Amino acid sequence: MKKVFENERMLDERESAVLNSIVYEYIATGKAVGSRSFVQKYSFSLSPATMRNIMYDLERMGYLMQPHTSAGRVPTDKGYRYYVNSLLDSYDSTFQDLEIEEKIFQRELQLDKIFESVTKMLSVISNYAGVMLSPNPDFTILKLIELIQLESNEVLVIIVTRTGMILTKKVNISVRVTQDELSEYSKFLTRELCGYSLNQIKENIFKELRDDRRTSTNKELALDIAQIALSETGDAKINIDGIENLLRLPEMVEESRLKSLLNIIEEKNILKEILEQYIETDGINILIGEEIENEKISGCSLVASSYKIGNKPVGAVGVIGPTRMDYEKVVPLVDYTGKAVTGLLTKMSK
Amino acid sequence: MKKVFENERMLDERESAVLNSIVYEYIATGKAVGSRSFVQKYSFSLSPATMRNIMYDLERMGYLMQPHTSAGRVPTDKGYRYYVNSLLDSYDSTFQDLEIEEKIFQRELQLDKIFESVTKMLSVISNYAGVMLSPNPDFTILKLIELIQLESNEVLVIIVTRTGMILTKKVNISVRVTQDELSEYSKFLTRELCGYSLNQIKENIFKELRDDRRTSTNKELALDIAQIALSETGDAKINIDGIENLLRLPEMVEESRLKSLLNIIEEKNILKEILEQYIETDGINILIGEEIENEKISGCSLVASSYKIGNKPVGAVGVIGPTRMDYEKVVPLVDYTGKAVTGLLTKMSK
DNA sequence: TATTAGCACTCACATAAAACGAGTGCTAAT
DNA sequence: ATTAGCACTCGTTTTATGTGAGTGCTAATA
Repeated sequence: MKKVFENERMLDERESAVLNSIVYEYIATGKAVGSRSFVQKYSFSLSPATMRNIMYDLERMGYLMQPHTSAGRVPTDKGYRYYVNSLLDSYDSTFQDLEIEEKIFQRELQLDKIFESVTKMLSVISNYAGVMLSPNPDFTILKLIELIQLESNEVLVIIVTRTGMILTKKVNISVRVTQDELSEYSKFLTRELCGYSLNQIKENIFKELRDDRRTSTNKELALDIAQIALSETGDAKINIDGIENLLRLPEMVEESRLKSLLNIIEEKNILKEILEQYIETDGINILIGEEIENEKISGCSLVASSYKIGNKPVGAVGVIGPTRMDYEKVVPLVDYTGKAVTGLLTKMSK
Repeated sequence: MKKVFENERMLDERESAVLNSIVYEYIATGKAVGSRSFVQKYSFSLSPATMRNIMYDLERMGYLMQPHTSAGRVPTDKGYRYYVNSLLDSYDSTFQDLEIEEKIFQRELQLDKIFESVTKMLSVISNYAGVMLSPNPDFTILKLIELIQLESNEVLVIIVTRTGMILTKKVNISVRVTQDELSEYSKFLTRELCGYSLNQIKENIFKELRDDRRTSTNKELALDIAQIALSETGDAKINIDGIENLLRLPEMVEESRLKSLLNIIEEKNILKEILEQYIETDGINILIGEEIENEKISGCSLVASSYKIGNKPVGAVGVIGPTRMDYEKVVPLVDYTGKAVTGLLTKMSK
């Protein structure tokens, strides 16, 4: 069925221009693009007939499709992909005047507040849904650990990271300890663990400390408590805002698309896993339609960017919208937001 | 226009039975109830014509309405209200075998996890949307307060309440203090403030302590820090789960209804305010359609119940659904959940 | 050889007319 | 007070019909 040789041909300049314009037009109007009106609107000095020939070629190569015979053309995922690639090629990531800086930088010191306001901002500006994957606590650096006695056999462990994350965890112990002892432990633990990422601590530092001759036996309990507290440091969290925007879109009213949305709301984990894959990838990542390899989500695109603390990528921000998304507007937004968050978090963890 | 005298008449037994059955039928089918098929289905020994007369009366009294001339009847808010009242009259709140106890009581010790699992449970079981209003921290009782030095001029204040809530707050101070001093302060504050609700502390205890001659001046700083930390203890939080369920409902696909939903997602505060009104009211509260006095929400009903810690009502749980909700199923669910949460929280704050 | 005019054909969509059917209100008989 | 009977209403479904923006193909043109 598929004509592979046609599939793989390079587009000549005219075809490329036509394809990009068609995608652009379709994104703008949402209506299948027909030859006559299109030629006119975009002032191609071509007849509709020639345009039809070009369209026909583009269709055979898999960039366009017809919703039904004798309708105009609509981009396929491959078509969008071509358009987006062209866009990214010519994309200049020096920012002019997006003027969202102050919004983000309103000195939100509470980390979870930052997540909320960033996702909100992404959704409001893009008019689609904003998402943000919080840093996995495991990759943040411990600043301070403190043990507080709640009951004679229950200890509250408080872990503060350089980023300003505050993790709390109740730990049950079998022996009795006094608050004074716990304070000692706190100092000991903070001294030894400070400066390492939670991950490093779990992987290496605990062992090293236990092996170390200098560690007195009664510090073993301190290590036990810390180890338990760190054992299940919560996962990265995902935040979504603005699904309302997606519900408002005409193309989403359709049955199957609506289901995609429900799935996104319902199982945030799906999205989380997808985003997690792109933490390590630098720059802008775009997934179009079926490129999101999850049967439950269709007809959607994701524009995402990772953000870092210092040089270490730790999380991601993004926008979810219909495949027919205004990439031209969303790409710089996500790119900028990623960098802004990087800056903010890096500053915070100094 | 309105015939007040008719409006206020009591329903006789037959009318009452008919009305309740019509509402029941409409809840079950979602289709306007017509005389002929209705008489047949519910084996009234009456002719359709008589039924029409009864319906006509019920309509004039405001319990029913016709979507259009020559369609069957549909309950008005007043009709639902009558039905729900009948239901509540005969409602026996001793629980048989709802078998959700173990789900709730899986010894979730983290309070926020409890909120999530309770709302999830409400939505899954009811097939509508579950909501839960967390206790306002102000009404929970302080168990312990601890100050930890983050920077030379930054203190992390940790407040643990009897319910197991853990509040953290960073406070900037102008003078330098050592961790040892802070530990002293922590003991002092815990000793003095423990056992009072955050509200009481803010309203009275601070003043009393400051007035108290025995309070040495260097404890003033401790009080200052605590006061700042307590000044903006976060509000009660609201949790919603299962809006997907509402989107699935056929009647919600309609334009205006969809907007209501968007409003609920978008502005959780609206819902929060509504729920807050019902914290103090004991037992089951039901708001039907326009009884939810907010222009932005229409076509929805809310079934809510407060929950307590000990004897003090502190929060609320509930279910949001269409006015055409299966009240018969939802009322016991919400009632039970409220009581279960009460039990759980009361136990936890021992 | 690439482009274009011309033309028959397709098909979603809009509009109108007709048939359907579940429902009503009213009146007169039981 | 109840009911049978009947004309009438009106949303829904079905069928028919026209419209228009679009197509593919062919043959003429530059």
